[in-house]
Amino acid sequence: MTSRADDDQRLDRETGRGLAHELVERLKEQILAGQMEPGQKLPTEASLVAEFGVSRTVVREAISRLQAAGLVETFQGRGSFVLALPETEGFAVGAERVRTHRDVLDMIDFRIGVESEAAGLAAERRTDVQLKAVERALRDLTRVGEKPSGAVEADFEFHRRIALASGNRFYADLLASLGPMMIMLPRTRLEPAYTVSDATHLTRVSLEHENVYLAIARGDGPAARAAMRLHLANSRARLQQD
Amino acid sequence: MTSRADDDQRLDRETGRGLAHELVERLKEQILAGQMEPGQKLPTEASLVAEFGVSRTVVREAISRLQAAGLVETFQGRGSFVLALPETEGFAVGAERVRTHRDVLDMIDFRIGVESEAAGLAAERRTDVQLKAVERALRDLTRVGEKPSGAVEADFEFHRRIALASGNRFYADLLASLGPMMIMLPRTRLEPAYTVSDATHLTRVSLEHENVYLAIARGDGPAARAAMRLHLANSRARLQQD
DNA sequence: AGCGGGATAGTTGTCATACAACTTCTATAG
DNA sequence: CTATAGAAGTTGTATGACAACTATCCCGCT
Repeated sequence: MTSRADDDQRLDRETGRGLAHELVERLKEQILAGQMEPGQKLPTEASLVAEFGVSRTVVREAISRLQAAGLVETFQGRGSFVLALPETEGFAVGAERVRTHRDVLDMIDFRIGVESEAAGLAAERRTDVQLKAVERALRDLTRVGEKPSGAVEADFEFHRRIALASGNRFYADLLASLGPMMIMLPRTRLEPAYTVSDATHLTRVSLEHENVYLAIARGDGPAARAAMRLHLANSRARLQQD
Repeated sequence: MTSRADDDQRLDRETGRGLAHELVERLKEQILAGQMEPGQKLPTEASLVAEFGVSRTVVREAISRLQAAGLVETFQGRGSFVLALPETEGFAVGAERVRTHRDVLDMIDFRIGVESEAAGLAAERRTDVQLKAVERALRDLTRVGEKPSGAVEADFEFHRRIALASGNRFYADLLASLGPMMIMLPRTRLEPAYTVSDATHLTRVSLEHENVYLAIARGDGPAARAAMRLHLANSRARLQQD
């Protein structure tokens, strides 16, 4: 059973465009045709070598180009995984380039810098009207506990209101340009025991949000910075657990 | 003569993202910076191997990704050639209209949040190559003491290198999209006894920059955050004194 | 001199092998 | 049952070799 009928997959050199280019086309076709679900693991390089009858050099170049195209992500020692397709679900923001696992973690590190300072400024300079808006967003956020749909938007609205309360249009503009996708979860290795149904986990997050609000409400800048940093650092840890 | 002067081009493995990826960044930087005219021939693979001290495997993967990105085109037996240069994307932070006095102060508050965290991450995650780049920018910055022209660019370059050293592309992209005008001084009420010729003032600023660099060099994240925050807060105070 | 033609060197494309670095699984000792 | 060490699997990099293609130059011929 070593190989007889598998060989119809073999690539030959007659294309003129290069073997790697042809292999890219084959794999891209499979991915875009939906035959490979996002998060699913690609065959190992050795398997592709055997399947298509080319050298590992060609396979590696092909995968490298798929990475550059944002279709797969590769982890040393684990393998390559299919990413989500350029999804067009209302997230009409220029920053839909947050796809890979690393991007998600980097985005949270980015938000730590931006949002903790914004929260601090909000605590120190907010108006009462702005505080009311933050409070309202927090209420909406806690209310959507069981409904997963809309949770991302509510979460984003809470953070956006805080940026607005900073009174600094640069923080507000930046968060607006990021949009709700900044909350986005990693596409690869999703669901494993990270469902929102975990009650303990949910009350934790709620408390983190409330701590941020309370610090802003009483005008405590340092506490607001710390609370926001803690909230995002915890979020990062929750995503990184693997 | 194993080590010559060219070796400051060498890549090392500490990036966490792969040698090929790093080489892509270097080449892309050169191309997008306009240092390579469209139609111009890229160095041969052998040259790149010698110049960057990596294997041909890495060089080929890097060039392959540049092809996928549409930046170069290669012909067997002839070489790779630079194509056109499209795309200028970034964050939609309206940095073009930073004119009023308040805008300038807000911009510094914004940079406090962004850059202090970027400096902290840089201290914790920098590679030696990235540190070298920061050091070089600092040297260039201190050297332009008497020449006012180019001082803004040198200052910006120093801050930009730190953002790059954070290893987080969001910080790097944001600073790049802000551009050198983020250093910009208030249009109104400038000159009054606040010229750069003030020697005391100049050594103060130099010391602030050096403190940031030293903290990053020794890997002290909290100190780097504090040093950057201090530097920007002092800058804010220097501008606000009126 | 001018022209053709082929040798020759230079460049990219592919293959094969080996080892390093990292991850996952498994089995063994406690 | 846990924890630790070890083995096995997978990707990252280096190296050498040869094939395929291109550009150039030299040499003999007309």
